Amino acid sequence: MATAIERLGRPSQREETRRKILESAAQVFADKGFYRSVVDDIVKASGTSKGAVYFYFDSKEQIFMSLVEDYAATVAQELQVAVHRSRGLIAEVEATVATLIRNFQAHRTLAKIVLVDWPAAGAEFQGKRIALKTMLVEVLRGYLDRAVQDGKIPAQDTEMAAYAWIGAIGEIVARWLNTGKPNPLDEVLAPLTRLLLSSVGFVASPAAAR
Amino acid sequence: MATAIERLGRPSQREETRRKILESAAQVFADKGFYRSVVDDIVKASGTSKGAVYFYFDSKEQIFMSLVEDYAATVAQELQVAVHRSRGLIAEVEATVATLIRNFQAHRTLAKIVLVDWPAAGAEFQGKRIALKTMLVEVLRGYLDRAVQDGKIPAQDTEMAAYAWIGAIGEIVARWLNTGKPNPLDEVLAPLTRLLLSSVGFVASPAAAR
DNA sequence: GTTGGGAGACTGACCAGTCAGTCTGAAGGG
DNA sequence: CCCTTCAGACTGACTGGTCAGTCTCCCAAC
Repeated sequence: MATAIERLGRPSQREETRRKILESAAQVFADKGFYRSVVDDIVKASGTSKGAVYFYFDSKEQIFMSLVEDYAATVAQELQVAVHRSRGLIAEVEATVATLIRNFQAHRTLAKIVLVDWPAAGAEFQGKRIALKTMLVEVLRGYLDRAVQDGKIPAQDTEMAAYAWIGAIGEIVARWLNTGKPNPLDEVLAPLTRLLLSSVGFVASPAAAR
Repeated sequence: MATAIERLGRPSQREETRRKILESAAQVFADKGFYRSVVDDIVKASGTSKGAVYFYFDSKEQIFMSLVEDYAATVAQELQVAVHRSRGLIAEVEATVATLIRNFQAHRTLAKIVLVDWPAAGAEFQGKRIALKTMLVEVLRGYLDRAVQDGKIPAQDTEMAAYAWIGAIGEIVARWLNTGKPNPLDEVLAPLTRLLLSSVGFVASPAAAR
């Protein structure tokens, strides 16, 4: 019985070290960017060793990709849930913006890595990032195309609008990363959602407001 | 006479080499990003030598900053001209967006460097970039504040709107950098301007349309 | 001769990754 | 129970390739 529990303890020790390395790497990468970060910084921050780092990860690149891929998967999943729970353009857009903003707010280091460092990393890093953005464009575009069909907004280049929306959200988060304002970040939810909806010609009617 | 011409040739020879280095550096940095670019790549691309590069520039950082600062100064100047020539929210926003979009279109490598690589470069590179963005925020915000006062758009957080606009423009350009679409980039001028104006609640009246 | 522009070999700090060795816990045998 | 063996988690000194910057030399013009 006690022996069985101790056996279970061993894998979690392993997971603990790996987790420590990843968390430390997130801090180091967010602080210095990928290329200016050295593995020895991660070693120091994690309180482990060079060998331990390379026991769990094949390379510095793999550490980085583990971080961003995990985060991208989390965001994608939460977005999926948000989409399923929302009906109508307002609710859908609110849910999407809220998911993104709250995620960034909760993970400041990852927000920095994903928004600033990831795009500037080499071409071999870009596949997953482009996939995440493409997924987001498709989600937003889906909302907009349906709203056009329902006559809720005028016909337009919904793809361009989706990209513009993503850019707007990203820049608001980048401002927060640089200045700490607004505090908390999710104060921008209502005005930003309003601005995005307005940008595509959506007019909130009195009936819709209720 | 011939000797005098040759004398004049010497300074331009010097400018020619420096120009070649800068142009080559722009290509290399845009292709690989700052940190993955090596000075020897710039040497090869410019057809000069290591010695020549360090004759004109103190460091790799200085090459980079020369590029981005020159570009920022150009953009700032063109924006100033555009501002002076425009009256009224529509014209002002059109002029600003057109200046930015056309500048990026004309300098694809610099667009990549400025939008993607510069933000991810180290903290010591960020002063001028933040200044350029701040200047742009002030310009846009100025338009919006005036439009609020004139009752043309509803009262709102004009600073947030300005950042959202900058993000939207940036993402549209980033899409173009990644996909080549739209071709040419300035096809987005009219729809993007419309989207931005709409986002702040500006409704083009029939009288304003004339 | 002097000066300026430039070439390219060289230097030494840096750093991703390697690997011989250590430590710890578990299992098995006496 | 104690001892031995083994596997796996981990350590940290080391390696060698990289690369920003330096330095010496060359050449041409005056």
